[in-house]
Amino acid sequence: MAEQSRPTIRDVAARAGVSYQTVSRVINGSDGVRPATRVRVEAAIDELGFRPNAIAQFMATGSTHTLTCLSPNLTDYTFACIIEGAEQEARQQGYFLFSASAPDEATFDLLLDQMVASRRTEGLLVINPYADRRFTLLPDTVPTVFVGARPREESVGSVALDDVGAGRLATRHLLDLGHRRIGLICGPDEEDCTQDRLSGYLDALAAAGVTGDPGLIMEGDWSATSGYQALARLLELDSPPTAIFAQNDRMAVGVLRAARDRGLRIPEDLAVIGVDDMPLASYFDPPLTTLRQDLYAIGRQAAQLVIQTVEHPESPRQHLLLPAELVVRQST
Amino acid sequence: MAEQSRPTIRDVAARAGVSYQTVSRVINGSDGVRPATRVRVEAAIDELGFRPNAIAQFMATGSTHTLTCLSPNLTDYTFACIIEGAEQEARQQGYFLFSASAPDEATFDLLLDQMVASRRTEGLLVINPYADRRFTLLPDTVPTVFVGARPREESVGSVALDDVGAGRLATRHLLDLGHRRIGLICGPDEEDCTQDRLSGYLDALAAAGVTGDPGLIMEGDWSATSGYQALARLLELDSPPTAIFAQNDRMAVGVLRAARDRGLRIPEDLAVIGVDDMPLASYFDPPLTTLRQDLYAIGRQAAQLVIQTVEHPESPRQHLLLPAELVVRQST
DNA sequence: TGCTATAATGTGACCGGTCACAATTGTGAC
DNA sequence: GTCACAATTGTGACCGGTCACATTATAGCA
Repeated sequence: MAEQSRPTIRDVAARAGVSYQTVSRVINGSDGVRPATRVRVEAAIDELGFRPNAIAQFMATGSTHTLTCLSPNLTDYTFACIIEGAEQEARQQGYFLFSASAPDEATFDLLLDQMVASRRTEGLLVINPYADRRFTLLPDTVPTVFVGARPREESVGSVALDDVGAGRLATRHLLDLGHRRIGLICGPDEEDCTQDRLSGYLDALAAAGVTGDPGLIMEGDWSATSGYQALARLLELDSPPTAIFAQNDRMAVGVLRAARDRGLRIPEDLAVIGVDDMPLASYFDPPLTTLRQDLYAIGRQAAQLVIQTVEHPESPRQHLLLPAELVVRQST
Repeated sequence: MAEQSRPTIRDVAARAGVSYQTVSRVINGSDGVRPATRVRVEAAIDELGFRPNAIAQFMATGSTHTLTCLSPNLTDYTFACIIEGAEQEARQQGYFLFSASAPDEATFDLLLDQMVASRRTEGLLVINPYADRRFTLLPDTVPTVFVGARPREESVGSVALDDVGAGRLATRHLLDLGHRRIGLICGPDEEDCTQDRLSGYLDALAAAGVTGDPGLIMEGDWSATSGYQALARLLELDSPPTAIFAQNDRMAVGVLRAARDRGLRIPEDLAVIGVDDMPLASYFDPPLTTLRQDLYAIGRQAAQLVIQTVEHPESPRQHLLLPAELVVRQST
C-alpha cells in the first residue's frame, strides 16, 4: 500500500548520487568502495527501505541458494526432526531449505520437475527414497543425498542411522536379559533400514550362538496397528517368543497394547524394545525401552553433505552412519 | 554433465524455426498459435529436453506463486498436519508452499526479511502467531493468514478450531457423565486457544448451573510433563477434581501417567479428556477420550484464504472456525 | 482479383540485479 | 608539476523469460 513498487538499486543509486554498480557493490560487501561512498549509499538504502530482490539476484547469478528436501510426508515425527535439523544447518550456511511431501511417485515426479528441472533448487535431500520406485526418477543433474538409506548408485551421498548396529544392540540387550526366542517385527521389506536392522538382529543371535527361527520374523508397515497384528500372530505359535524387537516405536506400542489385551504382563511375560525414542515413549504403559537415534544430527549432516557437493561438485560422495543409543525403560 | 547449459526458449525457437515469442506462447498454452506450429515447437521442446526456467519467469512476471508458512517448529504433530494440508491445497492451486520453522523471534524476523522483503513469497501463513511477540514483526505488505489464532488487526485473515465450542463440548461431556468438580489444565496464558477453550469451559459450567472453582484451573505448557505436574498439584487440594479437561492430548497423557503413579483408576476415580486426537491417542492406557480437530482442513482452508487474498487483494478478510468432534474412548 | 478484418508471428524493451570491462579519479615518486 | 599506476566508479550487455506492440500471413467477402 505504502509504496506502489519497491525501490531498486537504480533508485538507491540516484538518491546517493552514484551508479547502480556501486550500490550493487555495497549490497554484496565487495571492497573497492570508498568508505565515504559506502556510508552515503547505506544511508540511501535505509531512507528508501531498499531490500535487494532475491529473485533478480538468482536470475543474474544463476544460483538460488536453495535446497529441497523431499519426504514421503511431513507428519511422521522422525521425518520432521530430520527436516528441522537440515533446515537449521542450511540456514546457518546461508541456504534455504524447501521441504515438500511427496506421498506418491506422481507427486514426487511433479516436485522434481518443478524444483529441479526449472532450476529453482541446487541440491536435493531425499528422505526414504525406497518408499516405492521413486528413486528411479531422480535426475543426475543435481547434487543429491539420501537420508535414512544407502544409495544404490555411487553419485549420491547418504546419511543414515547405523541400522545394523542398532539391530545388534537391541537384540543383544534382549539376549543379555536371558531371552532366547526373540520375535522381530520388521518394517516394509523393500526399505534399507528394515534389511539392515534385520541383519543386525541375525548377527547378534549368531554371535550368541542362538539359532534363529524364521517363524519369529514378521513384516509390518511401521504402524501401531501392524505391530498389534504381528504380535497376535506370534502368540499363536506353538512356542511363542518371550521378547519382541520391533523395528520402530509405533509398532512396539502396538505390541504393548496387544499384550495388554491378552493379559500378558510386561516385561515379565514379554519384553519389548523399539527404535526411535519417540516423544511420548516414556508415557506408555509400561514406559518403552528403545533405541534413540539423533534425528536432528542426521538432518544436519545430510544438509552439510549436499552443500558440500553443491559447492565442490568434485569432492567425493560421503556415506555416514550415526550410532543409536540404548534407552532402557520398563518394557524390558 | 550431459549438457553444459540447459536450452532456453531461444534455442527451442531456432530449432523449430520460429521466434522465441512463439515458444513462450506454446509454453503458456496461450491461443493464437497455429496447431501445426504448436506441434513443431513441442517437438523441439521434447528433443532438446527444454524446461522453462522458473526463476526467469518470476523475474519477468513479478509473481513467484510461492506462499510461506511460518511455524514455531515442524515436529509438533498438529503443526505438521496443518502444513501438509496447506501444502496440498497450495499445490492444487498451482502454488508452492515454503515452510520454515521459526523457534524464536530473531529467526522469525530473519525469515520474514528473506522471504517477504526480498520478494520471494506472495503470501504468508503464520501458525501460532502469539507464541511470543513475533506477531508485532509482521509486515502489512503481504497477504497474511493466522492459523490457530484470531488476528488482532483487521487486515489479516484467520482459520482456527472453534476453541470456545471445543471447550464447551469437552466440559459438557464431563458434566453429562455426572462430574461436578472438573479440573482444567490450560496451555500458556498468552495464546488465544487457551483463552477460548477456557471460556468454553466456563460457559458450559455456567449453563449447567455449576459454580466454577478457580482453584481447579492450572496453567501448563502443552507438554506431557506439565500435565503430570498439574495433576499432582490438583490432587493435593482438599476437594480434588473427579474429572480433568486437559487442553491438549499431550498434557492429558501426562495426567494419565500421574494418575496411574498414584494408583487412581481411570475413568472410575478420575475421568480425563484431551484435545487433538493425536495419532497414538487410542494406544495409551486407557485409550484417551478427546476432541478431534481436522487439522488438514484447517491447513487447506488457510491456504485457500491466502491465495484468495493474493489473487483478489480487495476481497474481504475471512475468519473461519472449524468444529471439533468428540471422540469417546475409555478415559471417560 | 482486390481489399479489409483477423489470425499468426516477430521485434524491441524490460524485470532488477550481476558481470566484464572502460573510464575516471586519486596517490606517490620523480 | 607530471607521470605511472592503483583505487574507485561508471557503462553496456546479459541472465531467460514476458509484455506491448509492429508486422506479416491467412481468410472472408464483395
